[in-house]
Amino acid sequence: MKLVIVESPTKSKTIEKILGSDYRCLASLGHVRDLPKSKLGIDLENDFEPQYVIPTKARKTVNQLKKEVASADQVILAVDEDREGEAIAWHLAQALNLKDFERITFHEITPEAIKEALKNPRDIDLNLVNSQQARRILDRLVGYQLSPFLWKKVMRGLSAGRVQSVAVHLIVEREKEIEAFKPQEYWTVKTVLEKDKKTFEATLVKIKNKKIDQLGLDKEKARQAAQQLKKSEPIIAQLQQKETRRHPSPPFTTSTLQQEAGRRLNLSSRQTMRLAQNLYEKGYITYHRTDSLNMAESALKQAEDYLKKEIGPDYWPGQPRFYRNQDKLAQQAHEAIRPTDIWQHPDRINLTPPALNLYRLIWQRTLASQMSSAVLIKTSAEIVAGDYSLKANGQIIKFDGFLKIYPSALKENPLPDLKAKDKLTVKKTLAEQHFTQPPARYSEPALVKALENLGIGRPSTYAPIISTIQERGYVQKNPEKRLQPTEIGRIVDELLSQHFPEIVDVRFTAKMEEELDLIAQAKKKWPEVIKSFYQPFSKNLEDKYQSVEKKDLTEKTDRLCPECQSPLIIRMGRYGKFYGCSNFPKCRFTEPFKNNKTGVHCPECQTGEIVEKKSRRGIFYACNRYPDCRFALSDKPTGEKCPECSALLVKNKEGKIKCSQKNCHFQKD
DNA sequence: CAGTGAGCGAGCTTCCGCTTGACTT
Repeated sequence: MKLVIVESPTKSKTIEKILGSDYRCLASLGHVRDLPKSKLGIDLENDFEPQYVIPTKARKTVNQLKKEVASADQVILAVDEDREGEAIAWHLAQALNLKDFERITFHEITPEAIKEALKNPRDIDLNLVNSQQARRILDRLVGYQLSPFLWKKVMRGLSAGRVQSVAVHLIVEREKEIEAFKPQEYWTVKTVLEKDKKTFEATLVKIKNKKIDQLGLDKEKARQAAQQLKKSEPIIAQLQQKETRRHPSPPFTTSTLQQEAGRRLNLSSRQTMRLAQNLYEKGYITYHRTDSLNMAESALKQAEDYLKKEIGPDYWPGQPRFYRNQDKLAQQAHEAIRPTDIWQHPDRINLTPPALNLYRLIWQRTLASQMSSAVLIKTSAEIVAGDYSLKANGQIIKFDGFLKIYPSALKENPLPDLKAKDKLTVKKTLAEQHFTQPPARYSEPALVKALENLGIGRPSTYAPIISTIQERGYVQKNPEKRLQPTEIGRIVDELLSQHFPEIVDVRFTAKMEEELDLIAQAKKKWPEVIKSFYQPFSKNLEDKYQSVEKKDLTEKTDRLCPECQSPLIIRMGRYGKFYGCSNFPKCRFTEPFKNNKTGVHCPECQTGEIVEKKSRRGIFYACNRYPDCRFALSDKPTGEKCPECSALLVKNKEGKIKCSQKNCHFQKD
């Protein structure tokens, strides 16, 4: 009997079936040894020697594996072929006390791939293991030394780390951009034109041969243009027709699956992963934590057959499509996420609706990735009316290709049959006011995408990272499910940015990866890499313990304690802010803090924020720096600024948006 | 859903990445 060890129990069952009765296949369930949870576990005096323990959760697995090893003729470590997988193999060898064993790897779970792998055993790659140890130790040093600093200087229970602190930083920076954003007004002029009783839209692009974005089309000019166009007799000056192709997207990775499931199915990263885990365990899809775009040859062949038989031969491009990661950091231990059997049509399987929807998305995306490109015919017409030039764009789908399977926002928008010199009638003109929009806050999947592009985090950690930064109270989801920093998130980010800039630097991980590569190639020794980071870091940390003052998280208020008449203050507690008596502990009065923030900066003092307040006469809005700043409004500010006088816009009781400046009469619905 | 805090100073909080049950309600 030979014992094969892999990471995932689902995988182990499949492999056992493939290998037959001479083999037994068991799972390690991930890492079996780690640094201790309750202390640093790194000998700083002795070349960062790590102290590894078997966590209680892994104890049971290790004991069972030990038993099986004792009765096996041979042990084969078949864990993933990447940095973490190699380390798991090494830890297994250590924890199970293996003297004699084989190390093999494969990228797809097919009889051929596994049998081929069994013929080519090798040794554990200790350089790769060392690069993993360096990664692990560096993360531990940062996390376990910076977090206590935050406990001392800000609040208990906080945390910092190579990945989470950058994630929070991205969200804080985005919020600052939004706050600093000044909307720019711009105008457009649209017309509805008619030809042979068919109407289409055209937009004003030039006046007297000058492009309107260079011209700075303002309200006056836009209205004037609209009026003149109404009475004009436009003529087609030029027509252009172009055939373009739209190619399908590659099959799913963890990151793109989370993005699309978020967009189309409105799922959070965690929900997507939970459903995917379910589909994986039931055998419907391949492994769901992956950054690979590769598909097994057998899967490519299946897609080809399916397309030829079920969809039509034109929908298969004549050869398989191969996709490559642009990302060098991708570790490619698995395949892309795909159905294990493309003939398993989503309409014919029995799953809960959310799991089915996710399966359908994966099925469609996988099949589409092997389909022909869509062919579009794009038409653009240049239309002249006196001094004015208009443009109309249309497109029709000549061949739908992959769009037949994969839903897309792409729409047909045909223009009527037009010829040069055709005369057109103007049915309608419209001058419209617009404002440039601030950048959007991150949704969960958008943050995952940003992190992935920066090479920060791994498929197995994207969803947990998002949970962590919310659990720590750094970030919250607003009603639109967008991530917004909390006050504590901003305070911690500010502190780290100021005193530990490299930790929140988006390039830190990329630099670390370069060093880890050198270790993996045996060009550098891991303790030296750690040392060159840790020496300046720990010196800086020591200095900052001395020089940085503890943050004062309390805020003054203008309210008095109803029990003892001392001033009330706002404090930051485990569950967020609350009102407490400044006479604590003599007076123990508390009151929950109603979230009365508007998120709008005070225009008067620039540093305060407008908050909702209650008075005897009702609710009003005022600067939170009262009594230092006495700015107040009776209506709720929207956060936008008046395009005419740049004072704050407010929403009055009738729901109208108005300017807060009394002598400015700007208004909109 | 209520409760959260200060300080005395015990014992605790915390990282990232690999993987699923085994707990309770």
